[in-house]
Amino acid sequence: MIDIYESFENLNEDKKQSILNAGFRIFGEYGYSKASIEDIVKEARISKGSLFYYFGSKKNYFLYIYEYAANIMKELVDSPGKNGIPKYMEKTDFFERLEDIKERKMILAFLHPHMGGFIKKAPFEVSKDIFKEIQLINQRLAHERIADFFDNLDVYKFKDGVEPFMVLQLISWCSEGVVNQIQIKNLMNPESKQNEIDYNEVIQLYDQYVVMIRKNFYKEEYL
Amino acid sequence: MIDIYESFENLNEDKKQSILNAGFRIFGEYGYSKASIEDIVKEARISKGSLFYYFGSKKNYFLYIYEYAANIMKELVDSPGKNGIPKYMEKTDFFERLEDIKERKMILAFLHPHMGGFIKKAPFEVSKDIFKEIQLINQRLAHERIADFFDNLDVYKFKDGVEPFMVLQLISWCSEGVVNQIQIKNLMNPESKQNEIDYNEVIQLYDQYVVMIRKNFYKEEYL
DNA sequence: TTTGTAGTTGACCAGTTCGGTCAAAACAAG
DNA sequence: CTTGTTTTGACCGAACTGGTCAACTACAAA
Repeated sequence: MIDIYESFENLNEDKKQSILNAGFRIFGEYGYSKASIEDIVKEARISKGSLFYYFGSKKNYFLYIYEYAANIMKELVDSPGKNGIPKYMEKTDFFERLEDIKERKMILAFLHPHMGGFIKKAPFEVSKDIFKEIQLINQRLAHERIADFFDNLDVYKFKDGVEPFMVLQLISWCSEGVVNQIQIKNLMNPESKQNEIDYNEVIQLYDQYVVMIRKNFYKEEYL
Repeated sequence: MIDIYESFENLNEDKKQSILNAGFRIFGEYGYSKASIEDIVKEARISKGSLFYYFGSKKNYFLYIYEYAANIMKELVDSPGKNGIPKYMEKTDFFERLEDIKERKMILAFLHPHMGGFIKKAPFEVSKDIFKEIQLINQRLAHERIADFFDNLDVYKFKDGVEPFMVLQLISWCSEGVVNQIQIKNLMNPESKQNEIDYNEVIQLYDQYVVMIRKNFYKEEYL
């Protein structure tokens, strides 16, 4: 990321975030080719000229926000703890580590609500040559993260026959599901704010599921 | 659904399914306005002229496949048993009912792999006036289905403190997650068939999760 | 063989939308 | 004021849009 884009990077933070999030949302919803600059600048509340002034082309803009997103994801994985060790590694309990990740994920979801969807859809959109490798990198990162998560973990606390990896998977699907559910509920309610998500509501519901899972998958002596 | 569309309905089954599925996939992926007829007829492997010969307009085509999908969903809910009673109601055990629904869902997913995504996205796409009510109907149907599912069910078999509705929700998210996971795995594998899903693989993985959930959420005497 | 009919095609149409440009306006700081 | 930096939206040619239609195929009836 060279400083070709300094005109963009010198913008104030609110505007930058708005421009990034607009890209995440529109590209994430329609994909690269079907997402129009018009849609994006309307969402970001800037003029078309400005976007081309900052990035030069649609492709550059896409690559820029993709790289931005990838960096954020990497930071989330590396989770820069105080002493070089990822912060959540200090805990050895499954659900305590989970809490730590939850917190970081929530902050991210608050800053960039549509980044997840964008990252998911992006690799399948532009010329395969470039993105096949990026996709592989992402996959590798995900695997490493999972491996890290289980490193030095108190797996013995789970009941016999309960596979900790499956539990992590289940909870991950659960968190996605909870967000979706709240989102749909909001869309049904006409007086709710357009795309805002009440994360307190999300966390509250999510926690209910985690509690239920913990209570039944952990050995009684560790509850 | 009047017989204005008899030219379409007289087509052989394969062709009809192909045309329906193309609509489900393309509308489901891009939404009504961003999905082009060109995309759809290419996916369905028919000519543009034919599609307009069958349906007259893009809007008619969309409404037709939406109504088709809604009817299928309704049938899935009503689940026409032999004697008027939905077939799965014969069983009073949570997981036995689930098995019954799983089977029916798998058949549906095999016939119309992208119908779910289409149904989810459709109501937010065209003019709100028409679709707000449709959406409400869908919501009501879903609620009824859930109410039916819990009607005369052996809820006592669950451990104390386990909320059966949450378990159903969890399993539902789980099945979505499993399908996604297999799909991504296939996309990574370059030699796999483009959009085909190996449902045996899906079921096998899904069953693992259900077994784990059943084993830990049911009282021991009912295992 | 000829004729009639239903089904299918893709080149073509006019209108819109696309990514991208640019002259002018707005702004900032002397 | 001057000078330099941002920001704007009308505008451009090209691409794409939903929709049309004359020509064509397939096949059955006569």
